[in-house]
Amino acid sequence: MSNLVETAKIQLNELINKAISTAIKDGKLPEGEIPQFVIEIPSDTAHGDFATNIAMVSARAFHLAPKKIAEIICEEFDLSNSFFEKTEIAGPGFINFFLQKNWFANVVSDIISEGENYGRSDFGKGEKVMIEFVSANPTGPMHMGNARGGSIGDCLAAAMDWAGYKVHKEFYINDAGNQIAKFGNSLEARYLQIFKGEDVIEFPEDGYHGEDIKERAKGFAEIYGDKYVDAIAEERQKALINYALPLNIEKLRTDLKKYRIEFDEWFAESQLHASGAVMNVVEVLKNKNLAYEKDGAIWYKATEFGGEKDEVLVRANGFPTYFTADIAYHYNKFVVRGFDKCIDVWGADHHGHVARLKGAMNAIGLDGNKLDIVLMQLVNLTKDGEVVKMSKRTGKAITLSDLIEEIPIDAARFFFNMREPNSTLDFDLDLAVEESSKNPVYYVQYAHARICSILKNLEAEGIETSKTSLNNLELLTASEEIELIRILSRLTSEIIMAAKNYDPARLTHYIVDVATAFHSFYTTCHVRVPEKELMEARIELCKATRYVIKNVLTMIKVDAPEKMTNNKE
RNA sequence: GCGCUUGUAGCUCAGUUGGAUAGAGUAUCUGGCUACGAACCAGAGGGUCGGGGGUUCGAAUCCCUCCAAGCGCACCA
Repeated sequence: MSNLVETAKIQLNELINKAISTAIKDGKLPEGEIPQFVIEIPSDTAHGDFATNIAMVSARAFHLAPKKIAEIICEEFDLSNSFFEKTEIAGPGFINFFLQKNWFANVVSDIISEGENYGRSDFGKGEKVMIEFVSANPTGPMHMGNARGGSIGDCLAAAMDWAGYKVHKEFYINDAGNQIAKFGNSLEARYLQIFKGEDVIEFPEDGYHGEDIKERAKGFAEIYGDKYVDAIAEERQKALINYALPLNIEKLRTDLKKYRIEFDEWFAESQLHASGAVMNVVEVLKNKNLAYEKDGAIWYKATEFGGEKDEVLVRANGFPTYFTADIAYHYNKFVVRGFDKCIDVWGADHHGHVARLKGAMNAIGLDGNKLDIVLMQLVNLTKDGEVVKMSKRTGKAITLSDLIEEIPIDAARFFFNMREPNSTLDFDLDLAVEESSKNPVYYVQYAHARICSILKNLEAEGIETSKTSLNNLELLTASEEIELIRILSRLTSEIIMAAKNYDPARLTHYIVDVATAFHSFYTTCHVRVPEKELMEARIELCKATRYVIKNVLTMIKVDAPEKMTNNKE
């Protein structure tokens, strides 16, 4: 697993520290702690391949002007046997470092040798991480928030997997509590309406009004007929739920699978109630004197753990709240199943719940800091520049299945992962179906297809592109070649950043950058050139680029085609 | 009212966690296919980083304040 960017930074860190200690020993710098400094990649390559601010941040400690410190440090550098060929002092006191050609050659040969594993690292050190996402309400179809959450959660899971975490993807099935009762009431009303008429049986105002409920009631009636019409309400509802819920969950599963998401586990809330885990939370809090009774309900002293007000654990009717079940669920994640870290992907409308849940985890003796919540803002679908609220076909809110019927799955997965989770997303339906340069999905896929096409053409001429030599890579010196390699070198770091910051949208940004650099290289540098050595070097660069594109697209589960099907005339 | 989040080019968004002259795409305009895919490339214009203070060598980034938008503040989830 190679990460030459990181290796170069480590090398620089050593060089700098060594140079300073030598300077101190020689009396050129006064004794003192070496302050925290950063090594970064300048935005403008004219400022070198790497730069450090050491001279600026240490000005105070050394009582010297930054430029003077930079001069002293630079005099002490020993660049032999390093990746670097020169340094310079610039601006207010930056020290800029310039890489040797062989570093770039090494990047390409490393990518070729790691192939479809290039980008993987052991950054996460095998830490057990659970990512819980989508967790759509099983009482109905999935909406755009679920679609976004699906893409973000799935891509984050891939990034963390590649970054060396042991990732477990989970869907939490909310198959208990109030919304299931409401589901039962709604099904019951639709079922009775079939036999008694819609004017006789009133539909509950707060029920689920969707067509899907009617369909389930109809399906139930086809099997059981009027058998439950005169049954007692509780039994009728139970039978309806037992029929409809598994079907709904199965529908979630198949819809998500179409969307290329498969979970390691589907965890049912009901099992936490059945096992007594939920009520156990109440007991634990009572024993810690953190729960009390009032108005027939049991309350948790949330104010003692940063809450603004106390929270109900068990309602006066004896049913525990969602909150209590959620505490039990996270206890299960950390203690029963032993995850080191848990990440929940939630809609931003649940943000008020974050501090509450973390506080409650602390209250029962867990560490709320080990739970990270990724909040994502809502999605605006737009068409012709207007926000689309409803589906034209159904007249209801657009569901995930509506969406993936209308636009390619590649586009859906890509678009939903283009923005940092915590910013609202405008999803342009016109753009998603457009097969043109404006559509970033095609732009990236086109780069991949182009590479495949070049290599195929060379093969047709009898050039075995799988057997070309890696010995000529230092011939890659054109600015477009260097720029492309520089970007390719970043992959491992990009994945680590995506994993560390819970920001998988970095991957889509990155891969667009790669495609841009490749197209630019392609236009300027012809691969099929008379000089055999140069041609071989460029073939290797193409292959390396292809791996990078392929690997990222594989992570985000977007197809990397060998040719674009041309739907234009 | 209190809390969380957001505010960067006409539009959609980046900005390497405090660095050098704030960048892409799109839209507008101008160039480039008788050699590997023009679904591409190159160039131009376009900015009070919401406003105002502060912190320091240095701020889109950190602090305060104001403005605007979204979302929360249930014995719903």
